Amino acid sequence: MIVLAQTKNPNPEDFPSEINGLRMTRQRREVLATLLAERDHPTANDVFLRAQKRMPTISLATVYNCLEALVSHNLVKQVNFDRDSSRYCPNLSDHCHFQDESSGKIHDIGFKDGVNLTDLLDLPEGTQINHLEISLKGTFGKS
Amino acid sequence: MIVLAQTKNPNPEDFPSEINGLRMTRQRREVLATLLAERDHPTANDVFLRAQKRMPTISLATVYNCLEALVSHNLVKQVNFDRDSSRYCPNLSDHCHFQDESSGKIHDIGFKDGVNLTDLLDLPEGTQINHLEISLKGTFGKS
DNA sequence: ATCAGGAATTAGAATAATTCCAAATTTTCA
DNA sequence: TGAAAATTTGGAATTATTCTAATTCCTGAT
Ligand SMILES: [Mn+2]
Ligand SMILES: [Mn+2]
Ligand SMILES: [Zn+2]
Ligand SMILES: [Zn+2]
Repeated sequence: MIVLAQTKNPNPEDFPSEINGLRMTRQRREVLATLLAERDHPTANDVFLRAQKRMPTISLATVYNCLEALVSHNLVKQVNFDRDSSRYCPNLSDHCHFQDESSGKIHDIGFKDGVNLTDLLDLPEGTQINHLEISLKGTFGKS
Repeated sequence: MIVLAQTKNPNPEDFPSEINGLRMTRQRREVLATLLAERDHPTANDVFLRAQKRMPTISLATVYNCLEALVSHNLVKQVNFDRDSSRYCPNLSDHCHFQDESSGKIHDIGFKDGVNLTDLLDLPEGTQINHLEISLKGTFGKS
């Protein structure tokens, strides 16, 4: 998990054989490497097309299987905007997503430090948050 | 818009003939009244089944059309949790959604006063937010 | 009231992302 | 080395939503 986010274009073969309790098969490595290589929040089909270049025999069903395995073992985040196809993000730091409506591009947005969301929400005592997703759309500033 | 959120079970016929620039047809009134009557964030199909009781000829396509019209004229909010079917919410105040994983119920969550989300996010200068959705899942506290 | 044009509704077909299935392949490890 | 388990695969199935084209309804002149 640490080793992964480190380098920009990691070689799939360099991944350990198990991460977060998930056996890293050849296909799972390839899918993960694809996500780490270009962090533009691709859809499952985008991942399939990219992974196919290095592994021509991989199937779309397998890409879906791998993504689901990676997400459920917290190696990748699933990103949703309304009812569009899910997108996938290997950035494991706490962040949310902003889609620029003119370019369509999705940006990772971090939180200003010192604040945590639950301070803002009017949640009853004893509420436990297991999952949280914040999606924004609009016009992205410079940078 | 003001008149709507007021009463709990408004009579569809009492809605003005146009709200927020949207002509209120018989079906649109019925769909809106259905949402106002039971604020449990029903799916389009739920709305269809409920509306059918008072208007047996309404079609599912029309329910989808009406919901889309109401949402785009800001009379109703569309609520998404991951890839589940969209749900619909007539609460126009600023809030987000929490799904209790044991009951499946969705709760409206307001913000503590004095805070606005954009203070927390690391957004570049000049960013304009047009749409924002916050969805949480977990175990809801008492009440 | 009548009529024409536009808007909305409707039933059913089409779409498309995702999931399911059952067979083939690969991996594990006793 | 040889099951048994896990994974991959291609194709079929699912299903929420959108599309289409025909019908019905409204509206606002005349
Ligand atoms: Mn939304
Ligand atoms: Mn999510
Ligand atoms: Zn991200
Ligand atoms: Zn709500």
